[in-house]
Amino acid sequence: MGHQTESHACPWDSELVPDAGGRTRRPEPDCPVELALAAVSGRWTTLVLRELMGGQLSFGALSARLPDISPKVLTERLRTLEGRGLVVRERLAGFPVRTRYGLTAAGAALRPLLVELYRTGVELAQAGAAAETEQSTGRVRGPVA
Amino acid sequence: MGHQTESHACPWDSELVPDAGGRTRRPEPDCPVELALAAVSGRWTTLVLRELMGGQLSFGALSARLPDISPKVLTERLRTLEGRGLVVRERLAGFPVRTRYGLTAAGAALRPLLVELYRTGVELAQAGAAAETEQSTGRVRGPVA
DNA sequence: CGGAATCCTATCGGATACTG
DNA sequence: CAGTATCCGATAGGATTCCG
Repeated sequence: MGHQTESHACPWDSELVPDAGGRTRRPEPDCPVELALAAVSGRWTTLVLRELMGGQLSFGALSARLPDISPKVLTERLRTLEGRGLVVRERLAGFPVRTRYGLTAAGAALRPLLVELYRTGVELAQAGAAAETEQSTGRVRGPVA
Repeated sequence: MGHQTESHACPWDSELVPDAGGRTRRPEPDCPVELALAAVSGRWTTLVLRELMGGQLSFGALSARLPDISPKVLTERLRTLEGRGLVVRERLAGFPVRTRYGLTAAGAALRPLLVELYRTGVELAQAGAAAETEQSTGRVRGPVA
């Protein structure tokens, strides 16, 4: 295990809170963590992002890949992502109407976060399984820090 | 810029979706991404985790560091985190009652995710600022993928 | 000190049906 | 095809008050 700052004498952890933007005592919308979290939060959001990571898709193609999302919610997600500058909508003239959704540079920048989310999730699942084993073995779980 | 898989011919991106756990068409609670997201989502959650990253804290100490969180919500967050095996509560006998909250190994494992969230947030803010500049310059924003 | 209990509102997300 | 419109139940989260 790595070292750990035991006392709270030094006010901030420079890795966890690199600059003033993270030294907030409340959930400020412009705090970087909140900003990134807002980008990926909401039901279906990460799945929509995952699909778009592979390239542009039409509304129908997205519906087909995520069959259980209702058109209303899909539209909602896409509009939100568009509003945050993560997705662009391109309307192609003609009939029937064609639309293509794609990631902006900012949207594509979410990829490492999605990868890290996945990695962390796997780690949590392993930790959870390990904790259950400990419990059945009679061992005690204590705090780490 | 790095390379990008242009066509959707190959079904899954092996970096984004390393194994079967990520090949879900719906928001499954046991998908790694959902698991990690659930751990840090919810208002105040990341702030509580940040505070606990420095070491154990009492209920009152947490309240003092996050003055605008109501006792109800703080309790709620701590109970949820405890239920997920990320936080442990230690009750110390005596009067008045003392309690100490600390991270479990699983809870401490969230640190890289928080760092990545921060990093991504900064990147998004920069991208957003850049996009506004482009717009005022008259340039067009197009999809990247 | 460390919460629990209650109340209240806003928003979210699902179902369904309809339209240009 | 690509959405919009409406309705609705379930939480989330804040304020306030009280308890052991």
